[in-house]
Amino acid sequence: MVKNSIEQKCVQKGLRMTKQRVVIAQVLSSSNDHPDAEELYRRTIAINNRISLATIYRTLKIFNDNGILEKHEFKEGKFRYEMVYKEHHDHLIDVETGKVIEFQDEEIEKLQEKIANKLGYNIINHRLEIYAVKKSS
Amino acid sequence: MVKNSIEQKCVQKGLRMTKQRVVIAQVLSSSNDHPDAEELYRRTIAINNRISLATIYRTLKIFNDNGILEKHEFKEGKFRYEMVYKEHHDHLIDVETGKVIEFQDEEIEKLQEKIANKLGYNIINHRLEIYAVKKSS
DNA sequence: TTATATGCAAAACATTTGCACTTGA
DNA sequence: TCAAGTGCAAATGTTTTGCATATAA
Repeated sequence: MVKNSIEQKCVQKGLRMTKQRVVIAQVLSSSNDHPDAEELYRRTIAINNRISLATIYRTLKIFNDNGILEKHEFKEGKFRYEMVYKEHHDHLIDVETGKVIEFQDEEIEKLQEKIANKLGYNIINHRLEIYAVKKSS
Repeated sequence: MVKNSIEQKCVQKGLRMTKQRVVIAQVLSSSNDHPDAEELYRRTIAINNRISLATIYRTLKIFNDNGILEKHEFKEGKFRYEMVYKEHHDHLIDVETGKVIEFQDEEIEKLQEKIANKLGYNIINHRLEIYAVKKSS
């Protein structure tokens, strides 16, 4: 049985691998989008219906605290989640469709370092979100 | 009686200037920080205690819809507000104290335009937040 | 065995809303 | 006058928590 990288990280961190966490890890691993807690709940109970929403929230918190996933808030009044297994990237949100596009830009990363530095700070993390509409062609 | 710029904007937009809105406008005008709804409520009732929290929320929504203020969410699970009377700027959040520092960087603005453009989008707005800790000197 | 994790239902928290009343223009 | 705004309290939507029970290591 091949463990996905979330399970590996949990073991590393000394977290107990319960049935529920295995399923939640599996769902997160196979999600390429940015689901919210409710959506993750739907996806997990489709695999194993003996998982509660409270466990989803508790697990997301633990995974977040352990650097296994990232918590986003795209101005919708709720949080959305994404695994931390990819390279760092930022988000462009299509305000018409809600679609989220990921992008990376080395130059922007460097500029931020420079700005924080000038202000006397060290960056912990950042978020850059561009809210935009598709160009009419 | 000199009207502050929020009142002027309300008149421009055809919004009714109620007693409550006058006070809320006054509070916003004299706030240089990024208060949340609860904090704005406290500040307004200190001036006039006949204002309800519901009115604060309704007024903030209207002011936001009319481009009078900006609504921020600094990963705290609630919104914070700021007047739109200054130049555009981004935020650096001191994760230890919650202090918010404003900054501007023309180069970053341009880079974002370039990125959105490359992805086939036109920017509506964006947010850039840097979460950081003060350098130990 | 036992510290940790879970399910359930209730609570918490920020925000919104229905409705009858009030008020600015 | 009367459309727009308000206060109040109840409702909403998301997330958290207390507690008794279950389980991974």
